[in-house]
Amino acid sequence: MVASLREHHYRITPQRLAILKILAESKGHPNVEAIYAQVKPNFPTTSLATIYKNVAVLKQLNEVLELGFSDDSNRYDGNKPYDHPHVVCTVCKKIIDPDISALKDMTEELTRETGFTITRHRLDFFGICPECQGKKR
Amino acid sequence: MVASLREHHYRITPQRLAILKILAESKGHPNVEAIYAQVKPNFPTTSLATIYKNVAVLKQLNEVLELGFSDDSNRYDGNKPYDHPHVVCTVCKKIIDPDISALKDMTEELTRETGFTITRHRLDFFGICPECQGKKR
DNA sequence: TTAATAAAAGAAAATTATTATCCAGAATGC
DNA sequence: GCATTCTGGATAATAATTTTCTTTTATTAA
Repeated sequence: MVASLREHHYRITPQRLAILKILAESKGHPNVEAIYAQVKPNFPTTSLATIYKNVAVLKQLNEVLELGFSDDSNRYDGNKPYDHPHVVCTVCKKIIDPDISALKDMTEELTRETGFTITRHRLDFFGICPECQGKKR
Repeated sequence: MVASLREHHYRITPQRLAILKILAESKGHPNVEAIYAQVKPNFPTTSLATIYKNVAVLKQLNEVLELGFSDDSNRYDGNKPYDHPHVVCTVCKKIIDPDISALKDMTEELTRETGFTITRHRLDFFGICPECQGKKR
């Protein structure tokens, strides 16, 4: 990520480094608030706008994947910054990355059928994770 | 839709009927603004809030499918009010319904692998439709 | 090492889709 | 037809995100 930033003449600021590190290391698909909460202890003057702006930069460089949800805040993935399926727990909001193939085949089939030039996709499954199933009953 | 409304003791008002009709007949996945624009000529005093409230009712009764986009307004489908894939043109915002199977298999596989109880899914492909490809070049 | 400059941080205001509030008017059941 | 309760309509509120503007700071060249 640092290399990509340098290459595109973005400055390496301490705040930027901190945000980048959180995104690169976290497995939990954090949202902006969660990143903010982790940056705050080390950089108390940081504002939410800074997080938003930096996440936007990384997204534009294809270093993070943005998962937008219309009824909730966006989540970010710095580990696999490319389109891939997700499984979302509607109770605890946990998001995991399942293994699924067969997606490439679908895209090719679609191109043939619809004439669209397909550039991206989004596949989310929603349900209740094992932990939350246990709590309820 | 009318039957479902009656059954759940919702009143059949003229505005509700108009909204319902637009949703049932349209193939274009309209958003609230588009529905509003179509209702307005017949009911000039209608407010956007009315559209929102009625669409929410129909959604809750599973009579329309809501397609939320984090960077745009929600779109609604009254023809196939159940989860199914979509292909979205990122230029003209057109949305079409492609034929895809293999989704059921995926869900079953996921349940086995992750322990999640999968209740819903969302599969969107993004790209450029044939018409918009033509215009650009 | 320092000076110049261009970008980033930070604070606050703005934006936008959607939801909530509140009251007047209308649909339904008796 | 009448009372009750729901709905429509106008407006205010909400919340995530973006924008604006000023100050601070990272970078580059001398």
